[in-house]
Amino acid sequence: MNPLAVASTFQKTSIKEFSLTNLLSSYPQKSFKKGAYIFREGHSLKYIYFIQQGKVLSLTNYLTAHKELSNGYFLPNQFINLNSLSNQQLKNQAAKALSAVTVTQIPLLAFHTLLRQTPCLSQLIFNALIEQGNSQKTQCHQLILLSSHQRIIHFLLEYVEKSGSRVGYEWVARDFFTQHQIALITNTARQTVSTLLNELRRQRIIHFTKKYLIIRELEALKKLAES
DNA sequence: GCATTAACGCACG
DNA sequence: CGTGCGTTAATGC
Repeated sequence: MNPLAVASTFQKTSIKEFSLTNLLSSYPQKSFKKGAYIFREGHSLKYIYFIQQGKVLSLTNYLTAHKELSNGYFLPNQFINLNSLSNQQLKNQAAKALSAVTVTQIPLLAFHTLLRQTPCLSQLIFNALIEQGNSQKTQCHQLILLSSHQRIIHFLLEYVEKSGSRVGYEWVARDFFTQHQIALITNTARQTVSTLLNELRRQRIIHFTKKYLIIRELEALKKLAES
């Protein structure tokens, strides 16, 4: 990670810590079981959802095609549906719990007043919105341009960059996804994930158990992602 | 060929 | 037991 990126994340976390937990503490929390929809297509969204615990899959529903396309995923301390702040509601939007999930539910109206009253919050939201917009755009491009193997490898690299830590020459990410979840996120089949991960393990580029993922040869993996 | 689906057996908590 | 994982054969484009 370059110094600039580090600086910006420090800035963000310091903003976050200033108020976000306190600010949202008065709003109710709601829990969802694995596989449940936090919201789905058709519902006009009346709340902003903020993840306390668990992983959430962002989806676009195409009922005619009988197909759900993943837009990516959200981790704790992220807002799920910031685009609901706009007047122009997105259709076919859905969010599904990948694990047991706890969210804080803030009514839209209350959130708008909070935004007006708290410049730091609006700055935080502004950053988050841009970040989410960008990542959805790249997700979309990857879906068009990359093979399923490449998409899975990109996912691995992205996840390690996001929540991995360096141990010696290797990278370790704890609290990893199941292969089924990886398949949902990358829009691939579960078996494809399984065979690819095992192939990469055979090549000693990665290692994994149910609990964690280790990337042994980051550079080799990056090369595979481009080829 | 590349990827998905179906199917089965196995491991682990 | 259920859930997740690894593999293979069949199918579609």
